[in-house]
Amino acid sequence: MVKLQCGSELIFRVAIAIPVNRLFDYLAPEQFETSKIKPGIRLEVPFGKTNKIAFLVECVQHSDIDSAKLKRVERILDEKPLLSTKDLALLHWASRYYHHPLGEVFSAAFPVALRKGKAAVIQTEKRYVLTESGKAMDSELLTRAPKQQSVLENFQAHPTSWSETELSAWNKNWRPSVKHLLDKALLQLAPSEFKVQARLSVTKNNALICNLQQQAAIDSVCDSLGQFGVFLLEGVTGSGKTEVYMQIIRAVLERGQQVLVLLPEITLTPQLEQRFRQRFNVNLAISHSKLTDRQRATAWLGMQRGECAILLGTRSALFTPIKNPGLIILDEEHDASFKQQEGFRFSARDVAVVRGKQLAIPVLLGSATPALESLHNVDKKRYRLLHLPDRAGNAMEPVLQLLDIRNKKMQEGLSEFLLADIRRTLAKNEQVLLFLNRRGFAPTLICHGCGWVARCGHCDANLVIHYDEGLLRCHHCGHEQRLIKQCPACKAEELTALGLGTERVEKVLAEIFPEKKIVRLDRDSTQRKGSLENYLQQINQGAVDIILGTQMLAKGHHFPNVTLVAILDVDSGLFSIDFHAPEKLAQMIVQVSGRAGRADKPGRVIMQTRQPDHPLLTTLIAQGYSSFARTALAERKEASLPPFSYQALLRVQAMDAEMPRLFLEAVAQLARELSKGHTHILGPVAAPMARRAGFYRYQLLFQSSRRPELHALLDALMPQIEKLKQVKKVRWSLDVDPVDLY
DNA sequence: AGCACGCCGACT
DNA sequence: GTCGGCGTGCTC
Repeated sequence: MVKLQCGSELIFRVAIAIPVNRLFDYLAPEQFETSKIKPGIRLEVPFGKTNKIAFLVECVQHSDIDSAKLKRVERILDEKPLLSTKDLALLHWASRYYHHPLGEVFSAAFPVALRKGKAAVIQTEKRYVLTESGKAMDSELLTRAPKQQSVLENFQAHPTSWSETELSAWNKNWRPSVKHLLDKALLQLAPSEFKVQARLSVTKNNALICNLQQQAAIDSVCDSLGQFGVFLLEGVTGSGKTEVYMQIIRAVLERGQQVLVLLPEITLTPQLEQRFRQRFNVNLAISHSKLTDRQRATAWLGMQRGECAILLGTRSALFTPIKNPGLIILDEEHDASFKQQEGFRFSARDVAVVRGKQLAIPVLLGSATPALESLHNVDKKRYRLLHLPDRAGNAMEPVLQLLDIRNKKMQEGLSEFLLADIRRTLAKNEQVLLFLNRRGFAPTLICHGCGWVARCGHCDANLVIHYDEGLLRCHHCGHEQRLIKQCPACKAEELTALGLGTERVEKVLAEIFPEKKIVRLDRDSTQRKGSLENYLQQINQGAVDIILGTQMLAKGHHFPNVTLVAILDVDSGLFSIDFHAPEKLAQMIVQVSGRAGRADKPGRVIMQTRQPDHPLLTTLIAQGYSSFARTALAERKEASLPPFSYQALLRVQAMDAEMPRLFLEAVAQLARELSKGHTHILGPVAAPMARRAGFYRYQLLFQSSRRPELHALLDALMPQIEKLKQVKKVRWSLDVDPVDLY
């Protein structure tokens, strides 16, 4: 049925990915089939001087726009919407809740290729075929990948000699087709634990025997398949969370449903991918920022069409359409990287819960150190707690210990007691892990002669010394300059490096332990592609004695031969003005502790502190994370802070020093008029780093004890803000449920 | 976000 | 005298 234009024309109301909170009206295309015009289809429309991809929101009879100004839809890109009605509703909800333009929210839901207007077709790469003789056909694609080629050739020559080297393919960003081939080979030729018994079954029949708590957790979620429910799986490192995930996933797959698994970091996907491929005989989709646009679109469409059973992805995979959804898992749910920190500032954890409700499926949140918000939701009976108190096997919890370093002799941040402990550990041929959350050589360059300090010219921050590179670098805006020897103020050559970074600790360790192999893991040392994997492999092979690193050590990786963990400077986390800081510090300590030890070699964790009586530290050590969390929640309640109140933060920046404050004063004025008094309007105040990358920054905090009132105020306020005369002179963004107040 | 229009400094 | 800096304004 082809509809031709007649007297009063149908109007297509569309969302376009621009930072303007408005929809745009277009005349219907020249020709279209009425039955195919459904919300969510992609269109190509003329917009300004160029064409843009638009998402159809609704069709209406009349437009408020002068009909002479209306342009016509140029092209219809989709036969039918790629998103379900429920997913479209989710995007509308997210746009309203986060006060972010609908077009940008839509854009976030689609992979880049489809956002740009690519056809919703899976572009198949040439597949490798495993012949009867076990040889790979069609290897021409590998001419630009000699390493992958040689592994394949090695496999062809010795089909049964499967080794760690080949398995390491999973940990690298190899071509999916090669992984596919290796996977096939693994199934046919690998050691017996990988063997498939029934090819028609979704699993490869190598499930582990679970303990009672694991089984109880599995049963709880499985009993609730097919309906909404949120489960918080609280389990220490090594308690077997992944096994619980996998057995629940199996139950979902056997119902013929698909599973979405979200992880905080790309570095964690290869490990889980490998375990899933070994366990499940189904198509797996992977989605994270290191993949190509085509790969991500393929994963997205695979889920959308029901051709892939499991999607393993990071935050941005949350909105992937799922033909037959059965379960959402969000691992390491406390992790801050589930919160998008620019543009569309959504919390993947919170939206996942809303999505689960919309789809009527269970949502499983897992963590050794649950977010206080999640524990509060357990208290409120919104989430169900599933607790795994024991480490699987006989592994023991690491012992946490405070080391009072007040008045103690120190060598570049290492106390003598700690050094002796390191020495003893190394003598037993066990590994040591040192944690310092500050990269570079030293955070401050100061003149001993006149007190001059190297400051960043664009930020309210000191330049960090990067000694090896001979640079001074700002960690906030990326500005860098040559490391100088002479003070620019007094010309004396007495510049001193003040404070500690990983680079400096590495150097002092190399002097103290010249015969030991030391590996430093931070953003600087692992910049080269694959170098992190390389180091991790060396560590696990026992070729490394001392591991030193930052934040990135706290995530996911396990070092079974490490028996001593030291947190060199725990105090720096104790005095932040952000109320989230104690929670983040406690999570960090527990997560770092979890990296160490195994059944026969329990780990010890030493924290160097000048605050040995600090209640955060003593509670955490004596009573564990759960008790700490109880205490912290009580304090939040006392202070009416989230999760006992609801916040939104309006951040503003401008090149002009005065504009951000003037703008926010006008906003605060408006807000006071609109507020019925339930919402506190705190500020405007200068941001904790008042100048960054040349911008002056201010912020205004809204806080209410009732979420609906906060959102009612924001609903009324946002359109008004856009009309303020100062709005053109600043860059502003609203952060609903902010997780850091910077 | 793009993209154009528009008004002030270093170049053929 | 022009090229181009990015401030400002608009996109159905």
